[in-house]
Amino acid sequence: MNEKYQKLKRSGFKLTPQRMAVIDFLEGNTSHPAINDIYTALVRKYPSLSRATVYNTVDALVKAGLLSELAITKDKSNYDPNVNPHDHAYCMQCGKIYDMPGQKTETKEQVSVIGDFKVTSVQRVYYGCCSKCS
Amino acid sequence: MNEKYQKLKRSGFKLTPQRMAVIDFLEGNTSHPAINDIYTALVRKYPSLSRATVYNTVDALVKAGLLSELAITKDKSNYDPNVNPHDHAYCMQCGKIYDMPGQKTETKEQVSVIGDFKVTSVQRVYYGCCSKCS
DNA sequence: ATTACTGCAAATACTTTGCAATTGT
DNA sequence: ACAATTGCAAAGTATTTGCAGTAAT
Repeated sequence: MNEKYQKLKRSGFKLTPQRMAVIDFLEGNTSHPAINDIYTALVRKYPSLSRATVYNTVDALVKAGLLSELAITKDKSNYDPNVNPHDHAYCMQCGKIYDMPGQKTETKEQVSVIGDFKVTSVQRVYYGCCSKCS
Repeated sequence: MNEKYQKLKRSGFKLTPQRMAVIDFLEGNTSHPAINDIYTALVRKYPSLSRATVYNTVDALVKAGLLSELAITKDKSNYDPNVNPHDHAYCMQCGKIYDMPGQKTETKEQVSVIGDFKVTSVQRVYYGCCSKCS
């Protein structure tokens, strides 16, 4: 069985068809979809799917460490199934979010404590304009 | 006259009492207020102030380079009158946003182009728990 | 059998918009 | 005088919540 399914179960969540569908949709997906993107992509195949379930599922996946939540724009959250530390670039023209190689000095372990602040994750975003839009 | 007032005018915006009040409120403010924080702080003194005006003003200040917008949480934007490059730490317990000294290697100029992406600003956020909450 | 999850609808929160009256230049 | 801004109310969008029915363990 899919190892991500397993991990979700091991984290204490039930494995439902909706959750499997979301996991499958996100697998290898580098488009950094928002809730609505996930919903519209899956509702054709699962017509009864509701947005609330997508919110619930995404929440579970984040808690299980299978997904990271990105706060990049003011209007909505985006999600990244690649939970390895890396940076993002946001094109203010077209709205696309690109993956960027993180700097070697930026691994979680190395910044786990700054002063008296305990760091659990780091997010770096470059705001600007991508090559297609320049 | 206040140099920030001047800069706002030079950027082509009109100098209204509401805008001056917002500029004054933000001066030296390190609490990273959201729109509603600004609104509730000023509406006592200016009872006719509306939230739409605060949105409008904040927009003008960002465009004039007097304020930077922070996308840190999913629910709202926060604003920082310190436009010099620096990082932020967000306490997931109490919700406070702390200023962190930026790394020397992170100035705008040095990252102005990455690959074929033209960078106009960078934002780095540490998510975790502050000392008061630990 | 128990407990968590789904889907729906309503509610909440943030932000944007349209417009008439007002104000800065 | 002109053009931008204000304040209000309504609309738009993202997200959360309550709950009855359903499904996973």
